[in-house]
Amino acid sequence: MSVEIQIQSLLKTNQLSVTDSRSKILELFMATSGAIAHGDIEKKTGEKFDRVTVYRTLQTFVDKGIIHTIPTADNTVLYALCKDNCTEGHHHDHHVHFVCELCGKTSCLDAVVVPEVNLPKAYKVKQVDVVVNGVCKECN
Amino acid sequence: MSVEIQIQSLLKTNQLSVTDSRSKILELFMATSGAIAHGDIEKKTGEKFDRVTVYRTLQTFVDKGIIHTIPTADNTVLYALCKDNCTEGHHHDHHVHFVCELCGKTSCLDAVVVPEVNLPKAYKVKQVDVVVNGVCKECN
DNA sequence: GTAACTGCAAAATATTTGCATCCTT
DNA sequence: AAGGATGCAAATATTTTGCAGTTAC
Repeated sequence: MSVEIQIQSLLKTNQLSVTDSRSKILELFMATSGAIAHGDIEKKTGEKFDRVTVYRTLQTFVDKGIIHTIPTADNTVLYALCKDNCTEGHHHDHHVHFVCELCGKTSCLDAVVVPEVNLPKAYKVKQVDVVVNGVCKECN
Repeated sequence: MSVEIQIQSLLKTNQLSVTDSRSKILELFMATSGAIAHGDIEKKTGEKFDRVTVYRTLQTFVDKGIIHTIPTADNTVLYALCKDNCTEGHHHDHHVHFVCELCGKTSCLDAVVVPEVNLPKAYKVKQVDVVVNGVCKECN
């Protein structure tokens, strides 16, 4: 299945019409291993989408559970594709994100198992994000 | 030791002059169990510090390792006191933060042990943040 | 054809910088 | 007294909102 078809069906599955900006932005996510900042999108797509369109597209994708935001220690806004199990309004990812303090890149470490967090029973856990800061394998 | 003296010595230890805004903001942190957003400071201190002063004070505290930022999924900026082991430029906290999706409060779960994250050896880990989303014990 | 999406303009919000004044040491 | 901290003004940057024109279905 070609990437274009993949993108189209992903959009249709989420009851979203297939538009140029959505397709291109989604394509960027699928071509990128790590996380994407809002600012990256205008640069890396080559396309010149309106800043507002980018904001709205990202918000739509988050709402639909296609992408999720990544909490970062330096409080920049990052987005990444959801792997699976995400439904509208509920993300069930248990992510490990690694932020390299040298190259600044954030990557999802899919191979790393997120350890169980043992909270008191009174808490209901919906999502666990683990953010690791340090030096990545490229910079080490 | 009174709180005032504690605050003063903490500031002096970090080579910071003891000023009204720093004392009051630090006092707020020490009186608050959870995390504090920038906006909370103008409200909760009762004092009216200039917004710029608050920005600069928070940044100074972060630089000195007195407080640290908390990554949040909704990309608001939160700050909390560092427990210990923080030195200038390097935070060694292994935090568990809990964000309640009902009341919106973020709290540090000091009692919860941060599990070990097993990364490939090529990575150097400096800090691990665990952010748990869900419903807290008060709202459950 | 209709509902939804986009782009532009502008408003609202958040953050940073320069500089004169005031406060801490 | 000297250096640093504050507050004000203003410059930037970021995000949101309204609306008219355009596009997907």
